[in-house]
Amino acid sequence: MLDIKFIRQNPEKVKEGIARKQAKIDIDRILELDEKKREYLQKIENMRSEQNKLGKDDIVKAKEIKEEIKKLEPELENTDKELQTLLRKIPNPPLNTVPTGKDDTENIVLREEGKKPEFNFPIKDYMDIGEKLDIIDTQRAAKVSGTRFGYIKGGAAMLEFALVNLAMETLAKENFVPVVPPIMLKPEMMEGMGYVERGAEEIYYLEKDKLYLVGTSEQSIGVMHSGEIFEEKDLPKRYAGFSTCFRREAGAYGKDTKGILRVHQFDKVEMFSFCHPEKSMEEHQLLLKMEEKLMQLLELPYRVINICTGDLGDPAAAKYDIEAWLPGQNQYRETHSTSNCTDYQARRLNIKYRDSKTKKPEFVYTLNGTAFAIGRMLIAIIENYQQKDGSILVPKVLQKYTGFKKIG
RNA sequence: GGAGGGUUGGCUGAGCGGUUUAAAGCGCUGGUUUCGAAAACCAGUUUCCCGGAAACGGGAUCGGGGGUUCAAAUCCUCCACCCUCCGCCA
Repeated sequence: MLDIKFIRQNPEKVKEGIARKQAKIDIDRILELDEKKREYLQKIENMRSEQNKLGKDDIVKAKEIKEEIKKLEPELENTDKELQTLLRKIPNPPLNTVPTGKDDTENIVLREEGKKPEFNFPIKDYMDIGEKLDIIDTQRAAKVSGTRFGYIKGGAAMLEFALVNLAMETLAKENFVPVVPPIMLKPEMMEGMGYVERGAEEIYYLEKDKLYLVGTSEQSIGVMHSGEIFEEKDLPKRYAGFSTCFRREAGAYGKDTKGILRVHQFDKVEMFSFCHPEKSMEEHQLLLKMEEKLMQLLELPYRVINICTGDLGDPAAAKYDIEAWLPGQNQYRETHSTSNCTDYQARRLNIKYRDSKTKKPEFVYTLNGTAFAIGRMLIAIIENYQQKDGSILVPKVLQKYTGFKKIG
């Protein structure tokens, strides 16, 4: 959500921002509603003031005022309701650093890092290797749960735990607090994160219990401090969340149907930061740096993408993706993503900090980034570390966690 | 799943229809005092919205929504959460 005062004072800027994001919201209508709302509010408050002053001295007059207020209140309510609905639909305008573009074809590759491995034998796809080693089983998963599920077994399961350990250990050095959050959220919390307005189709909802399943722990960590006020000295507040993530993949029929690249359920370690507004650019770079560091520790080749305006989600004002090189598919595929959501989520969730100078509560900025999306990391490791004999080497940095150096 | 009891400001805790201002204590901030500090004393201290350059003025806010009333923290109602006991359970 945007600040109505900001919209009032900078209508052209807002219009330009949401146009860059390919969104169509009637800002003039919002301004009109805002003015109407304040008019009603002023009237009602004046009347109420008068009523309060009367007290029990003139009960007849007080009763008259009460009736008048009762007539005006629905007008105010309806105006405000329409205003709030429209306000919540406005996406977060992009920062200046974000390239303008209509969709993902106009994202910018910032750089390529790491050395692509060379193979002196015919390379295989991760599913060929995984099935032969019996560490990924999507057939039986389909039998018991349907398409887009998988059993991660044996060496692959051990790799998962190793990756989680590596991520937690690395992030702890930068003061990320490890957290295992709830994976079911109340509707108002999910809405606060800004993913329901346009992404409801993507999210699982438990009708009977009125709970959403999280698509990422970003959602349950972001809402953790809702309604709270941080002390400025406690910022940035960083978390490293581990959770299972659930996605309906409703709009992805026929896309990546094979294997475990795009599944309904996977585990992920996610970074989340509540930070001071002036420090958000720095913080975003830190999250990106941590993502790159983790990829470098695993010695995996990757490239960094600056996501263009048309490909940003509603809450994000800037976003970088990391795509890992997958030799088995001869292409880069997304494994990480980090977003600066500025005060968009904080305003919806009412998360503030107390400014040390003014002593007034101000909204924090929220940022998130992937540490490891386990499934996709397994894919990247299997394909990059495959050997001629069909086995997989365990990346050096993970060996102390797995206790073995090779799968198969 | 069943039966009871709760939810008040940063914290403890009173108030259970009406002195427009939510008691008191603790904490916190500022001041007086002091060579400095502690103590003491004085003042301030929820959050949000509207108007205003500001000072300030107005409104809302006692878990949340709705209702009764001229007037609600207080009465009614629905919901959420917490606690205790019973049942089930990793």
